[in-house]
Amino acid sequence: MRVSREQMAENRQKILDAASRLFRAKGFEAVSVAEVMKAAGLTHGGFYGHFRSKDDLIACALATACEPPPNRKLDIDAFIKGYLSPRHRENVAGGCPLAGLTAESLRQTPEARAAITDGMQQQLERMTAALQDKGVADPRQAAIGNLAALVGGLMFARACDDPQLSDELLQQTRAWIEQTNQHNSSTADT
Amino acid sequence: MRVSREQMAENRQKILDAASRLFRAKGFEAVSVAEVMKAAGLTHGGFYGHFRSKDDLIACALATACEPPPNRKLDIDAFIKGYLSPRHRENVAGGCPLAGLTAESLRQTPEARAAITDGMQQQLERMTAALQDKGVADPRQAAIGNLAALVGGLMFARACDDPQLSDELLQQTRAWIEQTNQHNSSTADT
DNA sequence: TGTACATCAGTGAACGCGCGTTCACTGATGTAC
DNA sequence: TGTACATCAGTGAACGCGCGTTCACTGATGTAC
Repeated sequence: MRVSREQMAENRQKILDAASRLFRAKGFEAVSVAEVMKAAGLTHGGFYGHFRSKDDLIACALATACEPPPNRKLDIDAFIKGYLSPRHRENVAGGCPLAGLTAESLRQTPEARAAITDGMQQQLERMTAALQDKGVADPRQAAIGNLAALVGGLMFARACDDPQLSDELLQQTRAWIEQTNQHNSSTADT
Repeated sequence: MRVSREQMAENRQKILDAASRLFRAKGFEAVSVAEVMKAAGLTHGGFYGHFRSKDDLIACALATACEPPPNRKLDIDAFIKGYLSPRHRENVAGGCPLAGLTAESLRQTPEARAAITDGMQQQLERMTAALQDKGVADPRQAAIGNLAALVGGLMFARACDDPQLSDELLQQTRAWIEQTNQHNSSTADT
């Protein structure tokens, strides 16, 4: 049963959204094409009308997931606080794709690696601008350090099976990053 | 053909070592039991004489990989330098298991999560002691921050498909961590 | 605007394949005498 | 120490299953008149 052009475009987006969430929650390999299609409200046979292969879907879903939400300015302090929060730790499926999928992406197709690299670059640019506005010296270096620590800290807090240690990891990573940013800020040491 | 007890123990260790390397290189799901056994110089049928299941192997291999190499003191500066080096970036199979496997571990069995949590704790203790010796204030917090940034930075450098950006990520993450440790060190600001 | 037909998005059965796991068998090891 | 036999680590064929992918079919959509 053929559907309208708009409906087809909408279905494609549904597939991408479902894939993006499922991949973040379970990893690329643990999610089947049929599972994605079911989550999108379709049957598995229609998949190849939208994508060339599962690898193609992975690359497209990564690009979708890495799209910046709106284009408004980033508040770096609020971002850090939210990033290293229990809420973000619990919300794997809807959380930062860099935290959930970067490690797996390095074994994917060149297209997937290009998508994650692009997402990384965009995130770094946004953070660099935000840190520069805050008066942090060498904002590019600070953005790289901040992002590395954020992603590492969140990943550890998620993997950890001890809730107390997990909370400590979130809090201490956050405190350490914030303190470092203050040290490097021109208006802080007065 | 039965083998001696010592030979059997040796074979078990060979399986664990092969699994540890293959898992780090390709991830848990992309490695088959037969592949591990072949890498260990055995056939796949004998696997279940050593382990209850693939999940059991994953947990045991994680514990093996997380064992600290020797028990000598950690030189934090040399550790950071080596960790964020092109050599370590290239050596995924033989590199830090925390960097390669933490993200995937959160979807594994409770036993696997316990193993990675234990490896994390041990690494944090070693780094805390080393940072304390260096005179860093709040060494526990510094260890958590250092480890998060190290793992995040290495992961990004590995996933990145642009060699120039990858090098920058290694260098800037390293410079950022070292600078932070200096700021927090009692003997540095003179 | 209304009709007739070609197009094609989605359906669901079917495919080949590799996976984790099982099992009957083999033959060297370990033990009892 | 030497012999006879039970044990059991490792072998390789076989299993059931779920995966990615294909394909003949369906029926609503889009278009030509």
